[in-house]
Amino acid sequence: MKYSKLFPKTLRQAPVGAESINHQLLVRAGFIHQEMAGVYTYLPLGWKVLNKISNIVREEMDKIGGQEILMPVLHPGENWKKTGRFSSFDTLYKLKGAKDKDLVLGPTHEEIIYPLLAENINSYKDLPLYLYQIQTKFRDEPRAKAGLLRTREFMMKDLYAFHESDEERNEYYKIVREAYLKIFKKLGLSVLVTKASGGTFSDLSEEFQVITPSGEDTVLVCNRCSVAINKEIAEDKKCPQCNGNLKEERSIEVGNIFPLKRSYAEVFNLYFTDKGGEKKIVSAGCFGLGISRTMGAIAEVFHDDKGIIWPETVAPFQVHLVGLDLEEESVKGEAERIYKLLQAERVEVLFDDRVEVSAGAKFADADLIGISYRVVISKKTGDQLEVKKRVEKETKFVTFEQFLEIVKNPR
RNA sequence: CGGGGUGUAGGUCAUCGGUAGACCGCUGCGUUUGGGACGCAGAUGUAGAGAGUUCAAUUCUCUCCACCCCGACCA
Repeated sequence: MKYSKLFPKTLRQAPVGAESINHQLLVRAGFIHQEMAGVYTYLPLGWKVLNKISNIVREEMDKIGGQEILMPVLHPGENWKKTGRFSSFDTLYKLKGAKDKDLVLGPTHEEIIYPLLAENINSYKDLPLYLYQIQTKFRDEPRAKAGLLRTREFMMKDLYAFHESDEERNEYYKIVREAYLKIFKKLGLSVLVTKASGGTFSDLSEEFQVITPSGEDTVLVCNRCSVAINKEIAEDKKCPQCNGNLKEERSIEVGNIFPLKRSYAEVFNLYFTDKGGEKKIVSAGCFGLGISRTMGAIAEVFHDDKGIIWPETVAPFQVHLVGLDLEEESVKGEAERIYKLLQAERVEVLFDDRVEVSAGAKFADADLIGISYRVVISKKTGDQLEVKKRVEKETKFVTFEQFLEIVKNPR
């Protein structure tokens, strides 16, 4: 991609109202655009990052047997009346269709997936079954805030797992838990697994929290062992496991996993026939992961005063190629040549090909956008590449081949 | 939903009863080019919306709307 064609341009100042770091940086760097409170457009750079996060999640979901589907955003209100959530789900968006039909914009998909399963699951041979989707969810939050951290329309991965028994469900819960830890590790985020707030669910209900001062959750972390608890459910200031002192930390909840209540299966008649010919109720678990919120969390955690510092796994491009002195034909030719060579090697490269823009402005944009590797071609670089990692201060000069090695084997 | 704040050019902000200006960005020309260069010349506005007060309202008053922050809320 040539920078001169990239939509839109970066902004020198954050728009008024953008207070949180992720909001400011993502808007300035041209990743997102706010349309109204809690609703954003994902611009080319932002959409790339979102897809990279999605793909990492997808890969791990597939590894643990997940089958990807896409359920509708628009739900029949009737299903929500059956579970009682048409009136009890506070942040539900409701609308009317033709003939005054009640409709719902999906904030979660139990009301869709249970009827779907009930129609297709009959035997123990059909179980277990793991279905997931990555989709836009809607929740009419009383107060949207903090950029991508709390929005009314957001991208989420939700996995629904269906089992013959609670025991089997609990075993799979551990498997998904591990998959989540792998995902966040790949995303470069260190997460704490905390006992969830809410209390509606069993002990297995847990949240994945990213510790950062700008977080809106508060968790209590033990200074001696690994225990972490959401503050909303903590009774005292001592660790329940080792009696160590608990320290308060602010955090962002990026994932939440829990067993689903039996009542959904009862309402939608989700039963199966077991080996002995007996009719039994299906046991299920739900596993959520906020894709767009995770993007915001990454910007909150990984940035400096100049801009975002994307982990290599989710950066919109692998390489930011900066051409200087491009009014000199030989330099321009060399920059173009490197650009094409990188593309031929399937390296994702953003090429700043602007001729009339000063070096300082190009560097400032590169820092703001936050792509992991910056490669400069100028009249000074000769037949080598000047490489700088976004996280490091010093630059080094390497051959094209050496650079390929570095980029293709990220650590 | 309670409390507070802000709405003026595409973006950030000045102006404050007498009909609007700077910087960034944009267009053109010229000079520049290793950390957000400079000169000259241009284009761009229903001052959030409505009502009121006034000879006169962007400016004062009221209502509404939008956005942000704190809180409440967050299957």
